[in-house]
Amino acid sequence: MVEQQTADLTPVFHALGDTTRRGMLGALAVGARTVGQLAAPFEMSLAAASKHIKVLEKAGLIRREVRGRSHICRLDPGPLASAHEWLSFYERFWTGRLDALDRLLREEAGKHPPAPQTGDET
Amino acid sequence: MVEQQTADLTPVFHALGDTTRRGMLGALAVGARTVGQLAAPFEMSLAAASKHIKVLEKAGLIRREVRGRSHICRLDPGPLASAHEWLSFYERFWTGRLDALDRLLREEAGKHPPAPQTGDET
DNA sequence: CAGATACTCAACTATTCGGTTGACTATCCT
DNA sequence: AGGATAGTCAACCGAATAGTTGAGTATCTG
Repeated sequence: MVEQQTADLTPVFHALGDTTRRGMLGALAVGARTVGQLAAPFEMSLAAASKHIKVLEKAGLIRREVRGRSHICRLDPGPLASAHEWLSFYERFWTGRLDALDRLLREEAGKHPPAPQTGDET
Repeated sequence: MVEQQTADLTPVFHALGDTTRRGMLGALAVGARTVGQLAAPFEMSLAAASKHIKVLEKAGLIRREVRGRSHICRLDPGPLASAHEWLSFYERFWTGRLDALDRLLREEAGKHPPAPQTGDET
């Protein structure tokens, strides 16, 4: 099983909520990249790209190895795994498999105001 | 895997990058909820919660049915599925299973998964 | 050494975000 | 009709984003 440290998902999802940063992750999926290489495809200053990289780094999505004057960035998939796992909870809602228990829970809690069982909506 | 509506992932991930909104999704996973019910657990004004709900709605994560004076919100898992699928591309990086095919992909460069459109290099 | 290269950092700007409050609309209930 | 209930909307505020430019710090190279 994937036993990742439960990363704080807020900075992770926040980092993912930007096309530039997702593009950078896509590049890093191919292999390690320097800051300059990561920045190259984007029409913005190096400083701006550097900020994006820092956002990814603080979210734990990349690791940086300073080698001489070059900063080599590598993908750290841990937080991605956490995010993926968080989303997996909702998987049953888009797969057809809403089994009886799920259906019961959903309709029970949603429809009838005075839930008879333990179902206290909070 | 079937056809997925190509949701714009930026608003989706952005919506997920907030604990309040993730909490609301958690409540909606149990069943449909009115705006007031969604807002109740959080210590903020109803208007603030209403804004969060609107963010979720614009990201396509919830649907709203106005019934009388109550707005009933339901989970729409489509964008969650898209986000999950996007993350799945990186699954091989945390499963530790970098087999020959992966290696080929990585060194052959070329294609990023379902996100970056901003060119690539190397 | 001088100069190019690879970055970061600080300051500044404009926009967005998350929250507030007050006013308003619409619906439900006597 | 009148009042409580459910929720939105607009204006406002402070903090965070996303970008810029200019300067500074190492590091490599000739």
